[in-house]
Amino acid sequence: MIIDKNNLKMLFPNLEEGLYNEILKHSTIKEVKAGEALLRVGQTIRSTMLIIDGVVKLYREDDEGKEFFIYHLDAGQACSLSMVCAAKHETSEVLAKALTDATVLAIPLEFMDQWMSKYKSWYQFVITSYRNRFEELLKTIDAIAFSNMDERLEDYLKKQVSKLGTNLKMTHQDIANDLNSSREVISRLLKKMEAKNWVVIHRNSMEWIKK
Amino acid sequence: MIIDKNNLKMLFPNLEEGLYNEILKHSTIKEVKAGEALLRVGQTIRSTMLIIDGVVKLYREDDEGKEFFIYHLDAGQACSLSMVCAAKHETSEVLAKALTDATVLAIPLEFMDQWMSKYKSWYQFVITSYRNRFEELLKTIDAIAFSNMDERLEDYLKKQVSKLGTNLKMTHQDIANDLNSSREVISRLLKKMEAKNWVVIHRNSMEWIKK
DNA sequence: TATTCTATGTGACTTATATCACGGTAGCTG
DNA sequence: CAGCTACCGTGATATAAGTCACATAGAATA
Repeated sequence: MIIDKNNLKMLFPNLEEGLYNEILKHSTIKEVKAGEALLRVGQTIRSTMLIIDGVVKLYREDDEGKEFFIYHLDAGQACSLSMVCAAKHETSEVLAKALTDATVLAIPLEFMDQWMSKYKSWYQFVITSYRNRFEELLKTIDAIAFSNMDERLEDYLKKQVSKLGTNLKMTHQDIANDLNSSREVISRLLKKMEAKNWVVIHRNSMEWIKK
Repeated sequence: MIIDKNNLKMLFPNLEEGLYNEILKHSTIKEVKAGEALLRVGQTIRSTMLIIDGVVKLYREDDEGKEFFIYHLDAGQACSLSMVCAAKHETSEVLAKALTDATVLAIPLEFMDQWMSKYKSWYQFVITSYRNRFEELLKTIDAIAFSNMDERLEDYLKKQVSKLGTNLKMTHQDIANDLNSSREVISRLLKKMEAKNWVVIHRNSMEWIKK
């Protein structure tokens, strides 16, 4: 995939002219296949990542390696966690996996500092980015603190639909993993949703009907 | 409470000289009694808040007004959420309550922008602050996603102890509210902890013994 | 086509937590 | 000190979710 200034402007509007040039000049392009990891827990962060194309899923891991889904990142967004580590070269607290094939711009961390004082628009972008991720995290907390599994499943499916369309190619086990639940529970809840005509279940996939 | 440059330096080390002066010049001091709210959900944020003295608790609220504890803020920390709203005058997503009597510096939001480009140390402070709050949120998610109530209670009590000392003046109902559980559950779990000599239970208070 | 693998469906059971009901008691207030 | 209120303890029961066991059915492959 080739990225030019126009692409960038579409995806990240409102940045300064000079900044677009710098981004193009100093970043490298990374292509990731669906399902591959972009960033693992414990990995040292060396660059800030901007999503150019595709959808990325962020996960939190427990001691035994169970993966708990926290939120999606779309094209035009940044991995906030990769932004704070400037100068410190800290390690990742989360796992990022490509949901679809994805293209990512990697910007070496040293530019974070520079640009932050040089380009007001960059500072705005970073701060806004943070704010949005923070809100996502709060919503995630709401879901697990205040909602039952049926509501969480509905939310989850709606989010997936908004990223991938109404035809969801995933198994019940996949869903159970993301929600830190078990296959049987998800199967049963899906059956109930099917009875209410929210969804049609196939093998390895399902279609979301409810609007 | 009177705040001078030395206080500030102790609490917020590594800022530039000029910045301490500006903070003193432009901020106003707010004193809050234990239990009072500093910031409510939906309230418009007009200033960034730095905690000078005391401990503040942050909560997330659900539709029915149930309050779910997310993390503590100590002296020397900032309310990150109040930092991102520069220019936008957005509203609060959380409830902040004083746990102890507390003193807070309120800095009008317009300085956020200015200082960010003018003082590198301010930018560092804000970003670090964000990073830390982000991590706290992730830990909160871990707790509710991966732990049972007994572990969560233990964590919670340990945190309270680290803020207030081993003599905890709170009722079982208070704890249940913070953890979005119920009094009976907390009472029973505390009994078990008492049997293990982790804690001594009194009326309206308890002492944490386990180190 | 026969075989194997993986995904799904479902009943039975277990476990953690919440809720209900009630009784006891400490500490305050008149 | 009498009485009240808020706090605490505890059994019984309800509910949501997780686990186990096993059946069945597409899909994939030999």
